[in-house]
Amino acid sequence: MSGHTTTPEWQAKLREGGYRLTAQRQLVLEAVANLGHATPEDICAEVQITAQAVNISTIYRNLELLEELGLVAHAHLRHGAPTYHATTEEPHVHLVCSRCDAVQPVSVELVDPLVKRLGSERGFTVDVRHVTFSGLCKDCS
Amino acid sequence: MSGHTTTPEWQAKLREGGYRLTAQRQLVLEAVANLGHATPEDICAEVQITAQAVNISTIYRNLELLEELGLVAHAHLRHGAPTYHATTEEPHVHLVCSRCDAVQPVSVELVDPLVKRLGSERGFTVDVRHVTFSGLCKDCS
DNA sequence: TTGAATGCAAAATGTTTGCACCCGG
DNA sequence: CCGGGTGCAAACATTTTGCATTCAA
Repeated sequence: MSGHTTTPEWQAKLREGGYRLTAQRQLVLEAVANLGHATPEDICAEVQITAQAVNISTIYRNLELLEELGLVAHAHLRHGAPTYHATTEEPHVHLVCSRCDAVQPVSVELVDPLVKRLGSERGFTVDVRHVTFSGLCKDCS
Repeated sequence: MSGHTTTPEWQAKLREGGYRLTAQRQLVLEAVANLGHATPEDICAEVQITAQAVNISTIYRNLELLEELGLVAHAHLRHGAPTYHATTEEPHVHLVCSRCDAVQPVSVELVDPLVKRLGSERGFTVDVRHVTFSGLCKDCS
């Protein structure tokens, strides 16, 4: 087997930053990718299926680091805990119904005109992944 | 002096809902109006200048009620506590710089096209007052 | 008078920190 | 081996709740 194995991007990014590769970091990243919109607590529970000893403080520390490295991103979908997702996902913004709590992703194209206007008229660069619109969904209006 | 005194709207709304007029409710409403983007704790401190005995749990309970009645609204400007403002203020959305924490209000007109599109294409009614865009401001880009 | 509203204390929820030990490089 | 990373416990920040008391209607 012509042994050409590509190093996963997350490993490269950690190394670049001078950070160590640990089992915990890999597990957090996998949990985020598998779960979709997950809170730190959700992620902790998922990780602990494989490694019960992992502490929630490690989850928080690593989510912060992985976000700094651009490997995960968070948004505030509901009151309380934020939710994390992998940046390998297609970038999208969220519509959250304040009555039924349904979450609906929307392609960034829909907000592109606005983002461009805020850029040109205000010099403001919107972090698109972080955007959440709350309101009433079709069924609840 | 033709004794025609208009009842303030907040009193009418409370009565309509079958709620009582209390000094605490009036003080919370005044604090929200005076302070602008204020956290529950900010509001509590302001109220306690006048009435030291008022408890923060009363602040929370009344903010929830006043929001239900449409007299105040909240948005999440930074991590942690939400900020409240009076609905008598001109509706606006917020741009928050994630580097320098500067907050910049933007007229709703700027987001109107998007709000309309989300309405027609997705049947989603955006709560405009709640919208916050985080990103980098002019100076921090 | 009477039950909605409040004050207080305690619990619940979400996040951060100090420190001793561990392990990746 | 050495210092970054982790587990653990405790502190911290924010919000909610149970219950006895108070007060608007």
